[in-house]
Amino acid sequence: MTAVTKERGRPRKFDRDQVLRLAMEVFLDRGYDGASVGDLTTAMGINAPSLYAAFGCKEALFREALDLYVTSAGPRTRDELHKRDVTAREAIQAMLREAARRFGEGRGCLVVLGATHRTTENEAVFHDLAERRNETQSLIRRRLKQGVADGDVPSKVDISTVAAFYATVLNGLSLQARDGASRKQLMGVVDCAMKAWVGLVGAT
Amino acid sequence: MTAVTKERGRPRKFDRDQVLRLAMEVFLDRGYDGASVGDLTTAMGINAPSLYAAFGCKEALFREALDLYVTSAGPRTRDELHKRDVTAREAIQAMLREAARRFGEGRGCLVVLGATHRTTENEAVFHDLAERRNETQSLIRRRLKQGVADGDVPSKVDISTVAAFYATVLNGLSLQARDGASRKQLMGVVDCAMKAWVGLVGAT
DNA sequence: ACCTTTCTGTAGCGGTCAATACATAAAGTC
DNA sequence: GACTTTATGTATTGACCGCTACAGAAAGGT
Repeated sequence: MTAVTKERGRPRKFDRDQVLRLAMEVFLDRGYDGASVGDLTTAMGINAPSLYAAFGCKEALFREALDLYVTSAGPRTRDELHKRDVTAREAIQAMLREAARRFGEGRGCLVVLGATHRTTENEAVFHDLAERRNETQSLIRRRLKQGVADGDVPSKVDISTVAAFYATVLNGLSLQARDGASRKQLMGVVDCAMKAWVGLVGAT
Repeated sequence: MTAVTKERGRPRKFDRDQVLRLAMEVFLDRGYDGASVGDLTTAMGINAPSLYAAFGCKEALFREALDLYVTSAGPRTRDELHKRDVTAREAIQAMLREAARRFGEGRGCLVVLGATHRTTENEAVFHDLAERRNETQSLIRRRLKQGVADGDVPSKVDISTVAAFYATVLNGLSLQARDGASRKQLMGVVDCAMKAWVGLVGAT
């Protein structure tokens, strides 16, 4: 099927996907503003012109790295929240555990920590990340509503506030991870948050 | 009493405490790395040489701003945790509510968000902030132990994990605030976290 | 009056930032 | 082999970074 179109011109010396992954690691370690193009090119093992030819600019590179993170390296929060064959409680618990499991090596989430302050040069990136965080909280809210529809969440529950609570814990996990918390400790925090469920929502 | 020693040389044109407060605001808005000396001098209404004469360097200015924040502008987490005439539950609740109350205008805590990534130039500041966060969590732990001694916390409770949980919520509040959560919403999150108490520690 | 002390504004230091100009190298096309 | 196309390495660009040299201004001391 897919016709293997012959590449024209001099071929690249590096694997685009591979160096993108390396760039993602740098952004995870230092954030968008803290990662200089010099840091990136060094880690990726290429020179600046190659980076710009392949990715456009620093911001575009970050966007690609962010996409890679969300779709593969980061916690699959969306996937867990979209599962419909479980209760809302089980879905949210799975989401938090997935996050605790992924935030191992003291780095936390790229969406949460990628740009923690709005500056003149990160404007667009900051906005994009804020939107993604907002979307996550919105997804939690919707999953709770689904729970009401499914009958495993009482209809009198204050959905928005409970969603904000679990979003706060989810985001807080990134900060704990950055401060060196182990996977085991993070999992303990998640267990605490889930023990709150009965008091917040009701037994299910 | 205090002999009013006459000041020698040309007097300052600005109030040191007042411009320090303005610098603190800038650091709150942009973080340590994101706040350039240009940003600071503009906000403070002084020129760079005046800043350096009065405060030494950017890092020293940040330390003074941080001190001001911790002792006056920020949430009085330490004070609330040191209160001994209340139960551990009441102390921790008061701490979280104080934080929710202070994190109004979408800025969060300077200790939590002042430097979220270690870089070459923020090394010392980052370490200092991490130590303060660690100290806060340690204080929560100690307050829980005090609760055990006072008899309002069962001795079988996993103190460290519960402390990590409430520290996670405390830190998470800063992220929610930065993303625009209102005081009311933050207070709702705190209420959720406190509803977990019974499940985590036991009724008191 | 004159000196010393301290602060002020201007102007600029070397360094790093993100991004590029340019010449060359390596591939396919004809 | 000549030509086109694309990638490469070197070497810069102008802007901004934290910070400071310098000269003049404004106070007290004598």
